[in-house]
Amino acid sequence: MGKIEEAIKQSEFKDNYNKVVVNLLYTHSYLVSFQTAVLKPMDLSPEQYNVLRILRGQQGKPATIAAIQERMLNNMSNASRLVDKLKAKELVKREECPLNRRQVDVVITEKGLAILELLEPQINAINRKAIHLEDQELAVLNQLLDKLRG
Amino acid sequence: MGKIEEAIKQSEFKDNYNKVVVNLLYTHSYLVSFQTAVLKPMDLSPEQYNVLRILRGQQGKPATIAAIQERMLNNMSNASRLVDKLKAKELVKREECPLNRRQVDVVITEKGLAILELLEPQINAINRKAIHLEDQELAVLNQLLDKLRG
DNA sequence: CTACAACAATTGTATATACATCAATTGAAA
DNA sequence: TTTCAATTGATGTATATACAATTGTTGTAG
Repeated sequence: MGKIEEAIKQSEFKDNYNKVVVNLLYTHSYLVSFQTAVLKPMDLSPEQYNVLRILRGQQGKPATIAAIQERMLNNMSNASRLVDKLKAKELVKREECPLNRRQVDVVITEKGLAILELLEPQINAINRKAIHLEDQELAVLNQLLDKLRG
Repeated sequence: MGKIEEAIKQSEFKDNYNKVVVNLLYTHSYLVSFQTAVLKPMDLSPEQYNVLRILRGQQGKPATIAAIQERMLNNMSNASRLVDKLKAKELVKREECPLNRRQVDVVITEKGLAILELLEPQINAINRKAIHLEDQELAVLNQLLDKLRG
């Protein structure tokens, strides 16, 4: 793999801004493909997995669609339809909120929690395998990404 | 924006591997939304823009679908249909390769080149605005991403 | 109370992704 | 030369993304 220039067979970049954008897009694709390899056998997409983790983070408290949307990594997406798919697999429950009938209460089920427990060690293992960085470098990378977004 | 924990309202991560994955996915989404803002008025998706830049990099030489695929940032995607869309907008030409009729020769048109010339300064400007890092930090970030992929 | 704006979610549409499968062409082995 | 595997691209299907538009509910101003 190595340098981004070799990876996408482009000899040079206009500037480091351009290069970092391309590098991030490429690395994103690289990581997602690893995650997908673990999730696909369980018939979950990375986005569905993300929603499950958000719901578990609620510790039993129900979340509205809007709350899920806000916490999603890709927050322009469509939480409503993702919850639909998860409900069809019985990994979440969706009920009309009694206090405000415009909202819905979404809660992760036992089956949803169980699937997370099963997947988590696999995801951790594949992350370690995919990411060739020391802990110190990970910390720096996290700092730079946080600063990048300002 | 700031730290990833605040951005996605998650208080802590299992480890730095996990955190860096989430941070990368989130930052990717952040950057793509800026790019899209520039490209959308020209009716181009980020992926179509990427294909146009690859074709320009050929310096007049035609590229096959497979060659485009290989250079794409998301190389599991479908170059065939992207080229379709670009051809419909007259930004590329697609012709059967005379030496090997299985292949197609794809070339960027004058109109395609013109649209790149128009977009490039806008993309550069938005990148600078979106990415809050100094040149030195950009270089470190590029190194870390290259090393991450191993 | 009624009308209407604001809100929350769903639905619709176009695009792209991730594969799997298919069709046509080529090239090499029997 | 004939056959068959490999190559190259196109096509099919399910999912997700990005938005716009719609539906139903709530709250509020007149």
